[in-house]
Formats: sequence, C-alpha cells, structure tokens
Amino acid sequence: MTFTIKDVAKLANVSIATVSRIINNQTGYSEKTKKKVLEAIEELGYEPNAVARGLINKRTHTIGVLFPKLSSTLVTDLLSGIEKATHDAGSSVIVCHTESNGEKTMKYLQLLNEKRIDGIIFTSAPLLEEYYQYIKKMNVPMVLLSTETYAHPVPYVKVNDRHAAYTATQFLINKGHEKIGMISGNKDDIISGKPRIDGYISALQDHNLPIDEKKIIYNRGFSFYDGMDSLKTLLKQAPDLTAVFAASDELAIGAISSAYQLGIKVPDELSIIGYDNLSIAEMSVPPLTTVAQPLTEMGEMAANMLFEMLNSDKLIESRIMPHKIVERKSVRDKEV
Amino acid sequence: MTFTIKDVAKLANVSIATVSRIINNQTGYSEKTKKKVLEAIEELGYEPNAVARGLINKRTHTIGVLFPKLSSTLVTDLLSGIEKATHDAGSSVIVCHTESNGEKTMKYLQLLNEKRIDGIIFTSAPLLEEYYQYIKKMNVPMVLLSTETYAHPVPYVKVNDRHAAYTATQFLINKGHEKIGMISGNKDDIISGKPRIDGYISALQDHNLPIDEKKIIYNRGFSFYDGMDSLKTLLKQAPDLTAVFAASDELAIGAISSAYQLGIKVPDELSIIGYDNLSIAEMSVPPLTTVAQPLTEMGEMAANMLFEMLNSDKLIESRIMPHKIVERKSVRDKEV
DNA sequence: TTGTATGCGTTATCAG
DNA sequence: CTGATAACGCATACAA
Repeated sequence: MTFTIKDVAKLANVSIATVSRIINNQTGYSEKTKKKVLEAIEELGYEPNAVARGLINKRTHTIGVLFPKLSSTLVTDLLSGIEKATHDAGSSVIVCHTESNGEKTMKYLQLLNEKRIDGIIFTSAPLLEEYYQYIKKMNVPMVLLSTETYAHPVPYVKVNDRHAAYTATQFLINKGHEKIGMISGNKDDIISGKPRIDGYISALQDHNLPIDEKKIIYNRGFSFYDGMDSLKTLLKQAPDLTAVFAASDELAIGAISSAYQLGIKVPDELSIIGYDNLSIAEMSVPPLTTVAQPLTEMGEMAANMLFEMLNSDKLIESRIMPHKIVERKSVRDKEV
Repeated sequence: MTFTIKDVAKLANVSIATVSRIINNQTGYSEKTKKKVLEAIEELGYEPNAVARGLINKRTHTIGVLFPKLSSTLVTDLLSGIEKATHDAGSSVIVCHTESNGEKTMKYLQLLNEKRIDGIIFTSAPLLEEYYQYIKKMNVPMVLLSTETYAHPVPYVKVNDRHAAYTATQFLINKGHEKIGMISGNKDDIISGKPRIDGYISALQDHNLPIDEKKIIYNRGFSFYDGMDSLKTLLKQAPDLTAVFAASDELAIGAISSAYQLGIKVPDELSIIGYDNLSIAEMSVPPLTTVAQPLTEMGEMAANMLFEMLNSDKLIESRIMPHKIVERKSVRDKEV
C-alpha cells in the first residue's frame, strides 16, 4: 500500500494544501497542525510521489549522462564523480551507453527528453551537430565532459590535452631522453587524438629535438592491443628510442607488455609514460608513470556546473582542469 | 517550446482522446484521422511526456541499480549488461553508489521509492534485513546480482563461488601443483569471501592434499594492495608454495607485482590464478590465468529477470551462471 | 469513429 | 492560519 497526500490530510484532519505546505516547509501553519501532520506522515510511512511533483514543477531532479563506452575505469571514475555531486545535489543520474553510435545517441536523447530530465552531461565523444540541435530544442542545460566543441557555446570541463601531452614529453626530455617516440591515438580525433600529438611535437621542437614521423605510431583507438602492436612497429621503425610517450594508459600498458615479450626491460632499456592515470596504472609491472587527469573531480565539476546552470540559468565558464605527472617506475633517467 | 497532446489535438482538429489513442496505437479511429494526427505530431515535433504517463500508468520505465562501489571494471561490466538489457526493454537505469554504507543505501532506496522506479537490482553486497524490508514495502520487484540472500525468497544471479573456487584450485592441482596457497578476501563475507575459501579447501581435500592454515591469507577486501601484501606474508609463512589461488583478479595482480618485486618469476617459479576475468587480467604481465564470471551476461540476465517479474509478476527462479577457466600465462605445469 | 469528463498526486492561487 | 480548487500532461470510462 502506498499513501498519498490525501491520506495524510484525512488522518491529520487537515486539507491537502496544508500537508503540502508542511512537506515543502513553507510558511502558513501553526506548530500544532505541523506536529499533527508530521505524526500522520510518520504513521502512514508516507513518502511524496516525485513523479507527480515532476509533472507540476517541471523538474525531475534527474540528469542524463551519455557515455560512448562503459567498460573502462576512465568512464567509471568520471561516473563516480558525477554520481556523487549529483546525489549531493538531491538528484539522480540516468546512464546512457551510446557506443559512439549516432542513431543510438539520438534515441537516447529522445528518451531523455521524454523523461524530462533536467540536464545532460555529454562525455568523451564529439558533440555532433545533430546532437547539439536536438539538445538545444530540448531546452535543458548541457555540459561537456572530457570533450569540447568549437561550433557552439557549450561549457566543458577537461584537461588541456595538448598541454598535458607537452608536459609528459617534457618530463621525458628533462630526464635526459632525446630519442622519444610516441604511440598516439587517432590523429583524426580532434578532441584527444590530434592535440596530444601536437603537444608531443611542440615539446620536441621547444627543446630543439628533431621531429621524425617514424617515431610516431597512429592508431585507431587507445586500447591495450593497439599499444601492444604499436610498440613493435615503433621499435622496428626507430630502434634507437630510449623513451616513449603513450597517449593513454592502456596504450602504455600494452607497450609495456610488448616490451616484456620482446625482452626489453622497462624502464632500464626503455622508459614509457602514459596518460590518464587510471587505476591500472598503479597495477602494472612496473607501475606506470603517467600524466594524471583528475577524473573524479572532473565528473563532480561537470555535475556541479550543470546544477549551477539549472539554478541560475546564466552562462557559465568552461574549466580546464589541472593535470600532473604521477611518477612511478616506468620512466628513469637516461644514463649519460 | 515543448508541446503537449493538446497542441497536437488542436492542430489536427481532433480531441486529445483521439491523439492519445493514436500515440498508443490502440483501435478506434479512421486511417484518415490517424494520418492527420501523425502529421500534426511531426510538424510540432511533439514527444510525449513520460512524467505524466508515469503518473497515470504507475510505470516509470526506470529501474534503480545499487552498487557498493563504482570504480572497478567488475562493476562496469555488470552495469554495461544491465544498461543494455534495460534499454532494449525500453527503460532506463538510475545508478546509485552506496559505498556499502547502510545509511546511504537507505537514503537511496527512499529516493528510488519517491521516484517510483519499477524495480531494483541490488548488486555485490549483502542484502541487509533493513533493505529487504524497505524494498518489500516499496512493492517493486528486485533481483540480486552477484550476491544472494538466504533469509528471503529473492531471486538472484551469480556464479557459484564455492564451485568456481574449487575449479580454480583443481586447475592448479591438475597442472601438478601440490603446494598451493590462497590469497582470500574477507572470510566473514558470507557471499564471496567464505565460499571461495571453502571451494579451495574442498578441492584440496578431494585430492588428498593437506590443508594448512599457514597457506591461507585472509584480507579485508579484494584489492590490489591487499594482494601485494598478502603474497609477501604468504611466502614468509609457506616458502615452498608453487602455486597460489587469489580470490580476485586484483588480488592476483597485486600478488604478481609483489612477486616481481621479490624477484620471483611468474609462472616459472610461482603459478598464480585469479578470479573474475576483468579486463585487467589480460593486461597484466604475464597475462593472468583466471576463472571467469560472465559479468556482462549476468547483468543482462538480472535486468531481464526483473522485467519478466514486472510483466508477469509471478515468482522467478534464480540463475547460477557458468564459470570457466580462461587460460593465459600466469600458470604453468609444475615440473616433475 | 470520436469527444467529454474525470483522475493520477502534487503544487499554487485564491478566498476565507 | 487554513481550505477549496485549478492546473500539470496524459489515459480512459463513458457518451454520443
């Protein structure tokens, strides 16, 4: 049995209006009736119906989060932060797994629209024009997480990929390395592919080190297996490398596995630095030195920004989150 | 601007009742009016309000999923399966991160109740009496995932932990190992702690191998760091071990890291088998042999069971999912 | 085949 | 301080 405000009103001998006032702690009732009503609520175990509330308030206290993939700790860390901030703000999160599929994404957006969610966090994927237009029509705030768009004024939170890649490469250079390769993601990926390559190249240039196409491997994605394959071909093309910057931790760990198979000692013969600082980074052998994104904080930040927009509906600034090197054991000084 | 059924009705020159009938493709209207209405819907870009529907139909097409932690690929794999099946069934999932905290869990349950979700999947944690009672009062179906309860008739989906642990241990035995240690989780954990220990012991007994308390390490949890520490003390207590069964992949990989630090070669000097088959298992060096749980399928199964209960509301049977050994490189024959 | 009217559980606007 | 009552957007019983 589930009770309504009516049942409470009847039991407390007041009108539903009064009950409503008390539930929403507004003004306009005596302490005495308040007590009476509260007791009735307690006795019945009444809990308000958020669906009815949503209908009238036009606020469902639910947000939608779109992920291109779910099975990666990168995503979970983001989700974890989003969920925390969202729950702290008294809302819930609906997860949507788009698989980077346009049709699926549109279906999800439609679903979210029908559910009248309050806002959207769009993560780790390019915001296609089609998506943007649809969300604009939905008329709910949106923030981009771990991605950004140049085409429209949508606030985002991410690290500066170019800068972070620069930092990683520079770290290697500062350790005395000069022959530094890169295992990159997809260079056609404007968000996280190209910028990291650019950062790597910039760092090399700024330190008067030569750029050599043979020292860069381009992959489709950022996966472990890409990393395994990449190291092999990389070393074939440029056998004298002493260090490698991998554009993701998975790529880096794939490279480490490959190195192990090839009998190359990390970091003694080859230094490897990753990107992300996922939980797997500390679990690898040797533990992976990497440039960390504050993923959980990023998730929290994105959610908080969304709620800010929801409550004030003014424009909001994007956030470039700080990255930092987490030094573990996969990089060492180049002996001189 | 967001339109309602009223706007559609007006534009199509029919009553809202007719529009409603057409949207829900019921009978009782001419092809001609149907066309008219559909055109109006198209023109306005009308999309039904699921909140209003939820209020009247008493079905929100939303389910709640409770996780004790979010940041682990174990959880993501489960979630991934749940999300898929749920979306295929036309519903959405709200994720709740309880942190194994009783108070938080109750808060989440209350939230889910207020939101009038259709059902609950409760994962990877003991179902406390308090939770059960509350959910029972909520009067929505629930299924347990990767956990179970003896106290109440709640359907669950999980592997048989005891059996799976037995299989893992037996695998080691069949490879010729006789001195086999175990790095276990929490022995007070009735769901995944104790049963795996029991399975290990059973396998030893059935093969006439001695049980030795010194060969078992008990941990608080199943984490990487627990695994690192455990291997060290384990080898101190029982230096002649040739193989170890770890009760989770994280424990196993922690053990591998430890072995590496100690200069012990895996699998040449020590074989290690894990439990779960997370994505990290294939990424370790050497790749981890482990007993696999079909996590994604388990998630799908749980969701499907929930929808079955929702649609027929008869009792449903629990499922013991099959486990299997995934042989990689961390276990080898004991040389004779 | 179609339309009117009522209710789902709230909130909010009125009077009183 | 309190209570009717009209929305919110939709589904449906009942009339027509």
